[in-house]
Amino acid sequence: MTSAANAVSSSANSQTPPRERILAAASDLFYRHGIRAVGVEAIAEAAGTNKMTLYRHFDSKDELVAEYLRRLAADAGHFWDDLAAAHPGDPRGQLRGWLAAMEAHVVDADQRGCALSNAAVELPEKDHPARRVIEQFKTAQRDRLVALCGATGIAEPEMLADELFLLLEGARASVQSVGPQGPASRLVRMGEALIASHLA
Amino acid sequence: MTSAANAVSSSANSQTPPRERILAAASDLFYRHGIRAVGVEAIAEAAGTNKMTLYRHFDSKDELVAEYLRRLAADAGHFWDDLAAAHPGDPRGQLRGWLAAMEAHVVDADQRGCALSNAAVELPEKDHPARRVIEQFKTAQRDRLVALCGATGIAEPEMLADELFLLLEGARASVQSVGPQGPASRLVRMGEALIASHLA
DNA sequence: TATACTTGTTACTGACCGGTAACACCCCAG
DNA sequence: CTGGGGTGTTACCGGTCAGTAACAAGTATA
Repeated sequence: MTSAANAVSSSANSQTPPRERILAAASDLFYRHGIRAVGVEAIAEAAGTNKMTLYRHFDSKDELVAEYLRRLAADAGHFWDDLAAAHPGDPRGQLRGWLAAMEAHVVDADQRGCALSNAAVELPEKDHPARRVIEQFKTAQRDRLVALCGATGIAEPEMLADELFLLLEGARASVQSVGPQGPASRLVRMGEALIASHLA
Repeated sequence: MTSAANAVSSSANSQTPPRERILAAASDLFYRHGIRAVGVEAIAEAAGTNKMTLYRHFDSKDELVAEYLRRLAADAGHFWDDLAAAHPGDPRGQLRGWLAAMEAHVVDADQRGCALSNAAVELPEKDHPARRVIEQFKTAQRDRLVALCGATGIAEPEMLADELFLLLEGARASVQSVGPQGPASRLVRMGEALIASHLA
């Protein structure tokens, strides 16, 4: 079995349009190996297509990277919607649900931290199209946390939100050096303690 | 003025032995632009020497990267020594001094997070010589924090240490996306609140 | 002065990178 | 049947990458 055939069978050459297959392949490869470590040729092959088709759908590799991150940001947005729907009118329930979901996600075996944060490390150039996406995403995440903490009625919502924000950012970073059994696995306990101390 | 001449004047072609100049140039370039974004030729030029001399001192680029990180780890070790010397027999003073120093360092304008963590993002290959350095360093940092928290006599030293550890990791990561004015700038306040809640 | 070690210089290898040109093909709409 | 849009294929471009060979030149020690 050739590697191309392997890619086709695993990554679906089915009825999915090429653009989606390319984005799916890029997401997987970028996240696992890093953005700079993955060439467009490898992405096209994993998507069961070729470089020409890739460049018919994306102006450049940098634009493909930006779109890859935009999709992840959109997914995160949907997660917040689901969270609100799961705990309607219950901000504390939403906050605790968020914490639990974050710990479960971060500790997952094949997680390598936050793709957006990792991209920020790999792409320090100020004018890279990915940077806007990263900065807007992280700012939006913090804003949502602030709003949620505010809705719980505690005294210093921004303080708690920033503590939780940094805790999560740290957990995601730390799994790449001390592993998922480290401090990241205590995210819920830490967050609950933090919330409790702000309620008191 | 050629770029080589510029490199010589800025990065010192003086009496410093080539190996040290290469490491200094590599540290600067790796940190600012990322490891994969910097070629050995550029490092040699910035060090005021050439590729051959670089390869006479380092077996490969990967080994140069590992040594770059080893130096930073050693620097951090010295910082802990200095901290103990500045607050002899005063673990709480050491802890608060550590916090203040970390915030000042993280918020610095030309900081781009922790070089070791960034390297972990850029080099996910399990057998890369840098990975051992990264994992040992981060584990050692956490151990030191646990020991320090333990010396303060609080009830749950590991819990506090892990909270502070994640807070710092998060602060370092966050400056690359939301900037140094973001949550990272409240590191001391957050840490002090955390310590206070553990003392109570 | 002779020897040994370190450094500089130039040129090179083979591989890979992002990106493009040209052309054949297929399939669906008219 | 015809035409056009999306796709596949191959080959190519210029550039950069990590790493090496061969040789000249410097410097310190004996």
